[in-house]
This record gives sequence, C-alpha cells and structure tokens, in this order.
Amino acid sequence: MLQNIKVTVDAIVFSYDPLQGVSILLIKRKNPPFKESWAIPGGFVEDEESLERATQRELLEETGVSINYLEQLYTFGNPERDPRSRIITVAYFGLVKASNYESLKADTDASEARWFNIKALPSLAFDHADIIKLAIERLRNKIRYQPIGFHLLDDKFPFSDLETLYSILLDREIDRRNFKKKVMSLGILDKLDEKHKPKGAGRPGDLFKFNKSTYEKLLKEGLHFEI
Amino acid sequence: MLQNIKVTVDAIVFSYDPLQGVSILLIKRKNPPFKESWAIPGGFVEDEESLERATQRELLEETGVSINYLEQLYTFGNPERDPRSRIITVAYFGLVKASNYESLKADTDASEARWFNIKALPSLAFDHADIIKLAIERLRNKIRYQPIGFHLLDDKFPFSDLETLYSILLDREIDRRNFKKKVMSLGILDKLDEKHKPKGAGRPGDLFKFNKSTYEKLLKEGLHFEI
DNA sequence: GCAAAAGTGTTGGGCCTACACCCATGC
DNA sequence: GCATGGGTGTAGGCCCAACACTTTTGC
Repeated sequence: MLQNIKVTVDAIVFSYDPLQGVSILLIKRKNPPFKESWAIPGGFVEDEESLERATQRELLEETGVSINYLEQLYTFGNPERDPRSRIITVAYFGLVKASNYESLKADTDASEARWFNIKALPSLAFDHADIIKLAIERLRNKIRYQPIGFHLLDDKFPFSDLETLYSILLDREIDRRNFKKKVMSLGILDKLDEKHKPKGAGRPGDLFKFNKSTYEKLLKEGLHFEI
Repeated sequence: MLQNIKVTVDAIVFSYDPLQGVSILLIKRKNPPFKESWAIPGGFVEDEESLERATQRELLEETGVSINYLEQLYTFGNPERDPRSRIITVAYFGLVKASNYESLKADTDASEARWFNIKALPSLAFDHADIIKLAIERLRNKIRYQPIGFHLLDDKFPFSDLETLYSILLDREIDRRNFKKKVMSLGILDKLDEKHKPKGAGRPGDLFKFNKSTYEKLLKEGLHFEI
C-alpha cells in the first residue's frame, strides 16, 4: 500500500479566569508556512505513541502546560488544509485548571506561547480558525449537559466563579438562586468550611470542592444537567 | 519528517426495518489478518480524496450501499490496533433509508456483505467491536436530542414505524400518545393524504413525511428533543 | 455609611406523565 | 365477529423560571 499522508495531533486548550474570561492557548509558528502566525499547538505523531500521548507530549514541549482534561474533538482531513502535503490532524479538546494558567511563562519564552481570550483571537494558520470554532462550540454544548466546567476551576473555588463561567459560555445572565439550586441538587459539590476572600469589597463567599466520586457515579447513570 | 503511519476510514452503517429492528452492515474479510472474520467496511484513504469521500467510495466498492447521512464518529489510533503496522482509522457513522436496505444484494456477492442485527453481532476483526459499541452509543444518544431517526426511514412512513424505532433504540416501551404529541409539536412531520396499508389485519395508518426545511431551521436555533 | 459581592425561599404556570376507549381493516 | 393495529384527550403533579431583600466585608 502506497500512501503519502502524514498524521498530526493538535490541542485546543481552554483555561478560565473569573476576571479574564475563557482563553485558548496558542503558539507563534517559527517556520514556514505561516511563519510568525499564531497556531494551535500540536505536531507529528510518533510511530509508537498513542494519539493522546502525542497530544500531551507536543503540548508540553511547545508550551509547558500539562492538562487536566482531554478528549478527542474531531479529525480534520481535507486534502487542501496544509499547502505542503497531505496532512490530517486529530484535534483534541483540553481543559486546564486556573492554577495552571500561568505555568507557560516559567517553561517557555513568553513570546512563543500565549493565552488568547476567545473573544479576541488573532488570525490563525492553516484551518485552525475552523478547528477553534468547533472546539468553542463543543465547550458551549458540553457544559450544558456534562459539568466539565469543574476541570477549568481550581480545587477550591467560590460559587460565583462557577456562575461567571457559565454566564460567559452561555453568553447570558444566570439567576444565581436557580443556578445554585440546580447544581447543588446534583450533589457533586461539597461546601468547605473555609471562606473565599474577594479581591476588593464584598462579602466573603463559601468555598466549594468538586466531588469527583459522586460525579462519576452520576455519569454512569446518564447525567442530566440542563442549564 | 519520517513517519510510518497509515490512514484508513471505516463506515459503521445502520439501517432499520420495523420488523427486523436495527442492523449494521458488515463485510467478510478476504485477506489476512482476520481472514474470514466479519469486519466494518472501510479501507485506505487515497492521497487526494477527502475522508468523507473515501468512506463513501469504500462503502460503495465493498457493499454497493450508498448512504443518506454520514458524520464522523471517532478516530481510533492505538498503536496496537492493527497487528501489521501502525494504522489509524477515522470511523464514520452512517444511516441508510429502509428502501436501501436490500441494495447490497444486487451489487455484491451476498456472502461478502451482510446486515447484522445489533442484538446479534458476530465476533469481529481488529478493534471493530469497540468501534461498533461506540457507534451504537452515539446512535442511542443522538436520537434523544436530534431526530436523525428520520434518515433511517423511508420518505413516507407510518407513525408507528418511528415509534417502534425509538422503542428499540431506547429499549423500553413508549407511550404512543405522548410520543406523538411531542414529535408533532416540533412541526417537522407533515401528514400526507395517503394511508399506509398494514401487512396483515389492522386499521390503515396515516403516512407522514419528514419536513426537512423546518428541521434545518430548528437545528440552527438549537433543537431540544428530550424523549 | 455606602458600594460591592454573596447568601437565601416562595409561588405560579407550563410541561410532562399517566392512563383507556373507539375505529378501521383483514380474515 | 374477532383479532390486529391505529387514532385520539384530559387531569394531576412536578419541576422550572421568575423574582428581592438581607448580610458581610472594604474603603
């Protein structure tokens, strides 16, 4: 069998900060084509490694970020998507906790990897704009029936962070009381004894922790979570 | 870049018949490995063709079946999934109308391509059992929020066909009145003036037609269809 | 004391579920 | 006429959406 097709993986990685909003991790390309353009981190799969492993390796090499949640997004295989040759790419969808948000600065030259707010993306190499569009759609849909939003938050978080995340992604206001009732009724949040200190004025809020075991039990039973 | 990975596509194709239930199209392998085993139709992607086109080409070559609905399912890339070499496969999920159900007999030797009821699948080559498992899951989930079931039915169909399809896939009884109310309220079914003649005894039922334009309008607005 | 953020309950309406009888045809 | 399959409406309950005031802190 003669076949001249190469395989890459790409990682669309989201992070969230209640003040900054939702961001995506991009790198600046050092080589042609699209030299100096921003692009999704990724690269060629090695012959003996799994696709997930390749994704995590490339991400770490290029940005220094390691990931909390990873799932396959879609495979892009249009023959014209790369001007050099036929390259199909398996795109992965990743989430990192807020506490990992700054980690790239320590590992790499800041001019080469940067977080971009999803509302202010630069122009992108290849078909990467399409890939990101699909990833954002996936994120928006996914939080409506699977509370993966927790993977974007720190281990301990005030309830308002979760609420803000949802209002950003759903792009509308959320009724605090109804939202809290709904989320708490799932039983996947444990209230801690600590309080969160707000940055400026304001009443300190309770801190919560994500209850992983209840969540996984619910997932198996077919979780229903309509916001 | 040296990379020794090949790319195939596979098509998991479903069909439905109110009497037979839901079936998947499989082929018998003529070559090793897994010679004489049943497998999902598929094959190597050509250098210049898109993944979708490759899927439809392989499906037509191997089974003679052409398809009504096709979407990407998942890419399987485990390094050990093929004993010969590293082969990743992009699996597609397809639906054919009931009227195409028998078409394979005309085009190919019946001993090489056959429909198997999803409740009585043979043992399968490679990781194809996993792939089919995922495809069935996708089908079950998908009919709950997108009425893709219509792609499995003929252009004109009695309401009971739709009802039976849902009760098979959801594996439970469905209240005829409630189900009809819910589906009709979407406005995606047009009642025709013709009647359906049942096989044996029984009152003839109304025939319905799927209203594509209303459906597509609904899809854009974010269809909600919880059964 | 005032601005900012967080905590907390109730009510009305709509939707979903449960449920049973009659009608048209074939044999 | 009987067996088979198809058509149709209502009532009760539950869940969801709408809605506002009080509390704690920083300045």
